[in-house]
Amino acid sequence: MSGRHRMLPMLQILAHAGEAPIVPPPSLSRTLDRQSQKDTVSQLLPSRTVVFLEGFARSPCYRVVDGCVATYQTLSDGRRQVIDLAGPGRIVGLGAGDRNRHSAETLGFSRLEVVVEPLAARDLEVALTETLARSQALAMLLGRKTAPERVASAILDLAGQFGRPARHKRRGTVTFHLYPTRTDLADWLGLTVETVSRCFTRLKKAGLIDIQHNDLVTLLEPARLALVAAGDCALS
Amino acid sequence: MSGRHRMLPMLQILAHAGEAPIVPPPSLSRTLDRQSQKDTVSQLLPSRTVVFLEGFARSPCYRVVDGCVATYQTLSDGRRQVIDLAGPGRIVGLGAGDRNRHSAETLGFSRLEVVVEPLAARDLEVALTETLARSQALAMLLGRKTAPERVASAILDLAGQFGRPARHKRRGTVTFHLYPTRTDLADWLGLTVETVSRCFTRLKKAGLIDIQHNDLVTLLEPARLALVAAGDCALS
DNA sequence: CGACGTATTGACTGATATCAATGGTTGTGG
DNA sequence: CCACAACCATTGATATCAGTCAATACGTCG
Repeated sequence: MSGRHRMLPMLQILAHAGEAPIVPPPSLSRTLDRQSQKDTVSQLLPSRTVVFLEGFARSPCYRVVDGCVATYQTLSDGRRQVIDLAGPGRIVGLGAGDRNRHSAETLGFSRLEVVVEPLAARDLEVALTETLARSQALAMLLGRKTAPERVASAILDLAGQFGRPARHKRRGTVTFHLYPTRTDLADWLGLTVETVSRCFTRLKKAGLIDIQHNDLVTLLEPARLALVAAGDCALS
Repeated sequence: MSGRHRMLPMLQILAHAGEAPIVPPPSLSRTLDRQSQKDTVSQLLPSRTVVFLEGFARSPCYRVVDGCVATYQTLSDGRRQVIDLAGPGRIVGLGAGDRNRHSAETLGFSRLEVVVEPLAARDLEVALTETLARSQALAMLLGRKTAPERVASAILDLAGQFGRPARHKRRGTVTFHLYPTRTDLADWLGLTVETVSRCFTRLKKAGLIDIQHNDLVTLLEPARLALVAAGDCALS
């Protein structure tokens, strides 16, 4: 449950020192430049751009126009938990308080737009509610599902967010671009890279999915995949 | 990850059949009577009273005045995940949609009051935000913390919600009534009853807590307990 | 007192983590 | 264009934490 973790960027270590400044973090390369946000409606950001960091002065909310953003928290020893993966239409950065409660970074070339503060109360409630429901579903997954169930659930979730109904070959099949790496998935699902990889292999061998070039996933049997995800059908 | 589970009440099975009626569930003994809600400002309910059930027609929100309410989701095979334990002042039942997204039941004699619909937008946002933050903290706990870390985190959470600063003997000690059973705790923390019990024993032997009569917990060393909860200090 | 529900403890098992080796892809610079 | 490095993914061997099974103890209520 502890051990091998990715190295923390300096900023993150600061955030955990309990003395994080209430000023925006220095504008690193790869860190979103706050000035230019005001000028443009939306920005195209490269992969692995840090949008905001846990513990720093509260950032505005962002709407994902295109691409994918991961939000996550980290423990002081580097253990990371991805809280959500957000695709087009989703809003990240919701929450009160004067500090960000989690970090956010892009997982691929992504277009984000700053959400202007006076967001309609109703819209805010809807966005908060959706985020809450997803967070609770994640808790169910993390607390009570097996590794294959978690991976199947993740694939279905991502298919819903990123999938095109492009069933060019078979009816009912869906294909989507897999933004998260195996490490991202592992940190989202409470597993290790190796376990995620093994589950993918099993799902492929069972004929439920297919993967091309490591980042293009095709759902071959969505219905059976849903059964696995819900724990109603064991895998192989 | 699967196996021994508590028996599901019939109602819950219905909720999972995908054909749950959009009418309120029949008023069983132990199920909160909706009629009387309108008449009284708050109701005193016995332990294990079901406040509302996942999958059924959307219930109003309730404010916990006194006692403790658990919200939870269940998988079709009976695996249960407690999403939150709510003490005095907290609101349960938040969320949109026409069905309840989770069930709720009292864990001890509890006083609840129905939250009148036109809740101030600001209050609603605050309550939603707090619930969201707790849910995300739970995800971090479930995905990345070890069993002793989870139990320590839970004790600190409950101390915050139910603790009185009644340090009659030592300075800094806090005592609180433990509403959840070991099973409830296990379902909240993604563990088994046995593991929760073993962690309690270890925390007691380490001198971090004391337990009287199975349901009265005293924090002997809150600071060290917080270190364990954060993963900054291994246990024994 | 006896019965039931709950908690504790011990012995053993098993799913997932850890460690380790290999292979594939991408990007960079000679 | 190729060689190399860096990163990511896969696969196998082994270790470990938490789960399972089982027995006992505790507490409350009839």
